Amino acid sequence: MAFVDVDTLLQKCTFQSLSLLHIKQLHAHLTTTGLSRFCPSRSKLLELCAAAAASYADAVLRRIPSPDTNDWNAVVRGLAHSRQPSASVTCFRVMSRAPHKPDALTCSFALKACARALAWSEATQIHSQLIRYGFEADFLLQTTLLDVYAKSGDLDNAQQVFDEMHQRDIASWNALIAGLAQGSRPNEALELFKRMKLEGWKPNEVTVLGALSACSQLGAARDGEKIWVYIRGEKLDLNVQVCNVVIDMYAKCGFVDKAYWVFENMSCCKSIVTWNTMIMALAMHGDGYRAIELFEQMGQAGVCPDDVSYLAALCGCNHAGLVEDGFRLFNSMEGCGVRANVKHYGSVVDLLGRAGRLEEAFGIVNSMPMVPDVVLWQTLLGACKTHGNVDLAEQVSRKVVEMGSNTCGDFILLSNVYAANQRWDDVGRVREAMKNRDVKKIPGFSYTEVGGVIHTFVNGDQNHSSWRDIYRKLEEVRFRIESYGYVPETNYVLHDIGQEEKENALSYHSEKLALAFGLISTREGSPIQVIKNLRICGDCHAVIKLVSKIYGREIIVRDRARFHRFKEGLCSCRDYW
DNA sequence: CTAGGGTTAG
Repeated sequence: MAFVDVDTLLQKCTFQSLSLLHIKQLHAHLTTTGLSRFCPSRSKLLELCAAAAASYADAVLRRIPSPDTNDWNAVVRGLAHSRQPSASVTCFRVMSRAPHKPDALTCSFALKACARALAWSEATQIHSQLIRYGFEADFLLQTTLLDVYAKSGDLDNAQQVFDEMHQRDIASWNALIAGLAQGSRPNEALELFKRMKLEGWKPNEVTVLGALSACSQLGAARDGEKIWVYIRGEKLDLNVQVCNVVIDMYAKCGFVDKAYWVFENMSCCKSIVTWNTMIMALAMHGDGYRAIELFEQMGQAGVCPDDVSYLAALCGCNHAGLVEDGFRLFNSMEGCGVRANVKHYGSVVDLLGRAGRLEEAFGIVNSMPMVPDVVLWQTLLGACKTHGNVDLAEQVSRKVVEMGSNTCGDFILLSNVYAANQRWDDVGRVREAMKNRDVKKIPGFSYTEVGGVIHTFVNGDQNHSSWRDIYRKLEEVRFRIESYGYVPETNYVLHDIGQEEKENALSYHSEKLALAFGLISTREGSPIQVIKNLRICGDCHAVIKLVSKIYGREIIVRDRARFHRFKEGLCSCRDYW
């Protein structure tokens, strides 16, 4: 065998580039050249073994006469990257009892493993261990720790670690900003981002990823726009990931055209995520045709669609009611080497169900190769409600309850199906069941931004400082839309109360309050944006259509699933949603 | 006494 510098060669290997066979060959080679003496390759070999097969790493480690901290570290690190990251923590524990104690790096690797495994309690154990070892002042370790806490859902502890740090750098800030954004605390993420800038830090590409993700969730267009200006000034848009979140941010703030502009004018190469983000953006805005078009362009550009691309395109078909296109797309997946997952199934079931093809939808659910999840059954239940199919609704809601759903919405759907068929006894039965089961009701809320301030409303809310003006405005709206033939659609209200009370319950839905506030506090003729955490209600949809016409306003509503753009009495969803 | 640590999109 010709001379090769094994050390140099091995340093270049990644976990993915080596098979177990390769590793064994290297092992054999190293054994002949002497594994007992330390060389960088020994660590690398251990690490690669650990990443590929824990038992093999164990065997190699055993063959080393007296493994030192470096050797152990290599194994802990390798295991952290393996398919079983929890094995890394186990190894860390074994090492704690071995002659060579863990050092700061060992803790770091083991904590990374916890982050991958979302192992909160293991992380807390390592946390107390590292205090015992005296590494608590190591700020790199603190950043890792902060990140693990955030990723495993313990944002309070993440925040605390951050607060107690005596030294921070940009990565520490980034870790917490990203953590808060990904942990559904986008307000706090944005606040921290602003504080960071006040304290004189210069955001880098990682920072803006977290901050923009927060803007997307909030629909905070102004903040998002400012960050985009900063990004361009600092040329951070040379980074694809940054461009991708900008596209996503604009789309989720309602500006699909700006999203498309960024997509078209990128100064770096598009990745598959870029395409998927843009297809999803068009889908969310109900532009199914353009979503499909972009999906096809993507293929022509030589980018092979993956499961997310298909999901995005399917979603576009869903929101636009393109039943045939969606069905065709779904059926073409396999031929393109992409296996449908439960979300794809959910999507076609939704597509067929809403088009009234309930039998076909049910057939797919019953023949799909994986277990349908609750969401899928809920989708089908929604379709049953839309098309008033009582028999199927009963079957499906039984499934939903069996799967442990305890949300108000599912009961209401079934109750509505009965109500639509005047089966009041059954309506009462469902209501009894709701009382007995202590069902969870997800509180609905809506918000709108006026002059850079977010105003939030819940149903029947009287907490806003201008609530009297808001309610007065709603009276006026009511009066004016009635002359256009508006009749309240009270079957969206579940409670067994009188017609007038039902109308009142509807009248003060959070999205109507936000809309009325928008009407009284923004310039006439300017657009109004409303964001709602749940799906928009049918009555509100009808009201907002009329308002857009009578008041000459463009009203953009982002609900849980998509955008509704109301203009001149029509909605971009064409009443299909 | 080798080299090895933290933050990153759909």
